[in-house]
Amino acid sequence: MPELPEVEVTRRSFAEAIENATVLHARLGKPLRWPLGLPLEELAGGRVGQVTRRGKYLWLPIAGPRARGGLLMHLGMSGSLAFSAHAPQPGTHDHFDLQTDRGLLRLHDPRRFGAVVWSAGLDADPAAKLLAGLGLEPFDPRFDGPHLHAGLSGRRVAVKLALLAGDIVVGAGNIYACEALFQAGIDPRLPAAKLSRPRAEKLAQAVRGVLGRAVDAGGTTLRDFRDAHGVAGSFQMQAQVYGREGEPCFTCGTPIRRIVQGQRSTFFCPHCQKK
DNA sequence: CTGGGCTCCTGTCAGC
DNA sequence: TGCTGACAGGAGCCCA
Repeated sequence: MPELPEVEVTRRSFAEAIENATVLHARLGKPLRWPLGLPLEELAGGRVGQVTRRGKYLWLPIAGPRARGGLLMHLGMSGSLAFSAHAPQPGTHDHFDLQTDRGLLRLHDPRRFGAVVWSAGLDADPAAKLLAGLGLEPFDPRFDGPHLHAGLSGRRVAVKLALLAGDIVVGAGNIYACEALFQAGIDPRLPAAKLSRPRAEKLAQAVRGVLGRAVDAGGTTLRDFRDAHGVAGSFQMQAQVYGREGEPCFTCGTPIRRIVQGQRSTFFCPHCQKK
């Protein structure tokens, strides 16, 4: 589910409310992608700091009497966070609770590809290891055409897969990679290294533009994405190609095509997007 | 080092 | 109605 916009929208929806809260207790459901890496009891009494985001990861600093560090959280494919004043009984797919004096932060994640991992700090393992190798943030001024062009150079993989890899620029998952390539008029199958400088400039702007508009739209809600207060996103209304196989391109009327790249669906307009 | 493919897990939907 | 297979918003890991 969640790509950068959904994670950022989620972050904004509860960061302020949870800041300075005191952890009362925590609860784990079924195993997530990795073990927490800390006895649950050690979270109690901790003070929550400012929630930040790096790529699709959220960082919740917690300074407590017993443990000092934070929780690195990832929503995986089907995760979402809810922050609410009272605590209903956990459902089958609620696999992590952080009960604070200001409310309950709960991770709902049916597929359990998500993760909540304790780390002594962003510069300390395991967080450092998980974040190592991430590309620039799309809204970082250093992320521009030349940076993208340099990152793509020497790569034989398709440009779409290079975007998804996240080591040049983070945040574009399957939906937004497809949408950015459409906006830039680039065929997703084009070998990364073959993208010209001007087109790399265009693509960098498209990545930034699409992700920015998606954040503004509250993310994309295909089926179940909600922010921490249960509000759905609306970017799906703006999608030009994602999920539109066989439907006419809004620009030229050509049927949108679906192909598979790296075991994942790619949607594109064979007329508007060129190699 | 790069690139390709598999894997984790559950739910939903199309087709028979 | 019930079963089966395809597919789903991610990304770490292993192997060639």
